[in-house]
Amino acid sequence: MFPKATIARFPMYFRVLTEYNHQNIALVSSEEMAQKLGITSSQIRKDLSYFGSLGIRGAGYDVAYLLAKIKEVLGMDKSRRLAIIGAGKLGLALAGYSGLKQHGLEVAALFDTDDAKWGTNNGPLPVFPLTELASQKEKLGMEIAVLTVPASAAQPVANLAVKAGFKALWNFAPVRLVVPKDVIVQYEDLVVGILTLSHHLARKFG
Amino acid sequence: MFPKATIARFPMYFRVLTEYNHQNIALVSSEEMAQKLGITSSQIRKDLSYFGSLGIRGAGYDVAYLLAKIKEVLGMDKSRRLAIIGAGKLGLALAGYSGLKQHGLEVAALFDTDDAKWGTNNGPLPVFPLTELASQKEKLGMEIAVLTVPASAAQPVANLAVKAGFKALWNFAPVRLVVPKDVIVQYEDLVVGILTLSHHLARKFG
DNA sequence: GTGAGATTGTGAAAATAATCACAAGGGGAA
DNA sequence: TTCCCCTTGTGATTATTTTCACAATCTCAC
Repeated sequence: MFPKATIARFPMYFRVLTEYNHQNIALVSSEEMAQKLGITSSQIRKDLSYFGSLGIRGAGYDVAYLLAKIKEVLGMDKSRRLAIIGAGKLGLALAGYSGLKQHGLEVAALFDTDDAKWGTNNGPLPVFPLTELASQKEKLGMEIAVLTVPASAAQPVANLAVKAGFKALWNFAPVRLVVPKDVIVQYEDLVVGILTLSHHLARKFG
Repeated sequence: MFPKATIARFPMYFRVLTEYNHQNIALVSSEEMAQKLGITSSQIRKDLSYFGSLGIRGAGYDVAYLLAKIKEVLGMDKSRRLAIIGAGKLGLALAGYSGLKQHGLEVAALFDTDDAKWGTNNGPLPVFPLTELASQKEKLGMEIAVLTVPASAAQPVANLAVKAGFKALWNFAPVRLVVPKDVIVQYEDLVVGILTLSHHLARKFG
């Protein structure tokens, strides 16, 4: 339905529209958004045109309406609960990251194999033994498993998550996971960004 | 010189080649890498062809040689030092992230405005007052500023970093920064990944 | 040295994405 | 209402990226 490149930009639109909404701005033009986002206005109009005709010629886009549409397509019209597997530094940082909650993504629990981490010592969220993944998934209604474990543990942990019934994995380990094809994996690799930066730096200044 | 889409894949190649190198694998075919990375072999060959002809027909690619080439183009042939600005959870998680050091990226110091965080209490790395950014940059030879501050602080902090002489910023705040055009900014937005995942989840299961 | 088998490197074709340019409306003032 | 200004929506064009298909050529076994 939507081109891939367009889908990749929806989160960006979501973010900026949420901001306008907070500021009680009712109408916004493609040109305004474009400046804020550093892309072209025609690209924005083209992207939004896949929804059909939802702007107002001569005026712009209704922020609340457009936001609702984008929320819908991003599946943010209902909130989703996450399980973070791996209560290391990254896992805890994500658990405490306010940006998630702001977007309707609620971390419900963490899991770890290390018994020293179990309990509620590490902050407001409970850390459960990894063996409880399946039972807590049911109890807490979690849909997305976040993998913040070492690379070597990623595949076995993914297997557990799949067995527990998770259909969506957000994987921070730099490993390609083998999963059944009805399971969606989103890869996140922090090193990619900085290596890209390093490339541009080297190219420009040596 | 290299197409953008190709550059975006270099970090991935870098990663997998490093792994082969560790395993003392001397030769690798495009097909092997393709399977590991989940892309097509012809795409790999096309990407690598921009270097000129560096494979061995009938055999594959020399891992060490190819890795050296990719390191060079990624600017990883020398190590680079980072300054993390914002010693919150994310900043500390990044500071302790071993993946950076493994790729020749060394966090030299953290900076924060909060005097409660100053010193060396938070781990092996010192946290300096933000006012010392410029002087420590010189002393420690840092090139890349990592912005792990709240969105509202990102622009002023970026201004400080630019004034201190940083030419490369790795920005985790969901804000487009205004900087002189000889300064490179790499944006990192953790929410994009999970929103994309949420989109696919909604599309598939509702 | 020779032949069989493997894998690269690369033009050409196809697919995807971005940009352009402007007609089609809508808003608002008088 | 009418006119002018503004911004959308979109075909057409251009640019970029991916895939295809196979000749070129290297390795290895004997």
